[in-house]
Amino acid sequence: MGKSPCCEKNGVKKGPWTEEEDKKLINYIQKHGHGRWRLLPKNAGLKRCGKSCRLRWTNYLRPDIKRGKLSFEEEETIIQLHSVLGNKWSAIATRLPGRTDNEIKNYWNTHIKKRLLRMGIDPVTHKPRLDLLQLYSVLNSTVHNSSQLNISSFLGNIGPISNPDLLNLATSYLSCQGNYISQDGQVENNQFQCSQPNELPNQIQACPDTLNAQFLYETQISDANLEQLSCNPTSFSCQNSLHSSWHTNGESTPDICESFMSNYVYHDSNNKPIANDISFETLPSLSFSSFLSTPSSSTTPLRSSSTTCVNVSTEDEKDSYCSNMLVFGIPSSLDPSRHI
DNA sequence: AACAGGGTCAACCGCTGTTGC
DNA sequence: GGCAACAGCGGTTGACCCTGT
Repeated sequence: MGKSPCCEKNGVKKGPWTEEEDKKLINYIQKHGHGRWRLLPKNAGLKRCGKSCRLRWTNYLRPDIKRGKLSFEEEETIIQLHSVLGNKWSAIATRLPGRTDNEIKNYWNTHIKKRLLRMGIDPVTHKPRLDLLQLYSVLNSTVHNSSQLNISSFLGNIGPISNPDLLNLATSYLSCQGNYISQDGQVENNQFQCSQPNELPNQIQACPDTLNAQFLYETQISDANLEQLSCNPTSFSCQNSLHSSWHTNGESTPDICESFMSNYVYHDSNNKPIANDISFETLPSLSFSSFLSTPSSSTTPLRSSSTTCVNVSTEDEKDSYCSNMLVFGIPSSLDPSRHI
């Protein structure tokens, strides 16, 4: 492995390519083929480094480049492959003919990543943002178990918060629930009225503007169970997976989970609840993206058994559809995208 | 109309992997 | 095995565009 010598700084043009440069590059490659990129610019009469020429060709000028917005099938493929491969953009690109790694990377960073975050899903792990849920759980139980609390002590319940966003979320959440943090760090004016410790506050349940976490993503369900699934995504629940996850960690299930678990039980086609045999650990992957975006026209989804009868066509519709699938009652004040 | 802020994406940078001598 | 050239990858940058004020 040798160090790649830097392109000569003198006389090498940078920045956007002109039409004339494109023509020169295309003509040269049509005549001589590509490869030997270092020699190419000199031979083609271009004042560019070989690297720049290669990039321009592979990302823009190649005749098999597909232009235009990515389709839902492509987006689904990207999400699924990313959950397996991570940021291996070139590997992902090989599964999407006509799309470049650069294009996929850009699309991920500007569209998909943000959508996942909005939905409460960690775009790195493809799993629910447990930090948010845990924070919410502690906030929830702390707030309605005491009329006055110390902000630092309750934050201590969930360990050190290294992420300042979480601190902001906690503060915002408290203020949105009618509490405020006084100058001496006390949370005051608790307005929650909860009759049951495990009951979500009415304010939250009734709140129409909630962050809709999508726990189906990377939730793992056996093929046998998949076959039992009806095509109604709203009948799906993650309760068993989440229970399993928390119990595996030796923790009790947070209040919020108990609450939404009781609300979102998965039902089979006969409207019977599915048995408690779903877990994160033992079952193959089921991607939410299949529920999210696979249109009926899709012919070759990666996991055809997990596709559904949903056909949406715009960004908003995608969000809206996901939002309507599962509402976990996380208040908008905990929506990370609002605080970044 | 002018400006600010945010989003998008082509292009660049620095690094690693591969190959050939 | 060591070295150099080359190819490729992933992260980052910055110009451009759009929208809101």
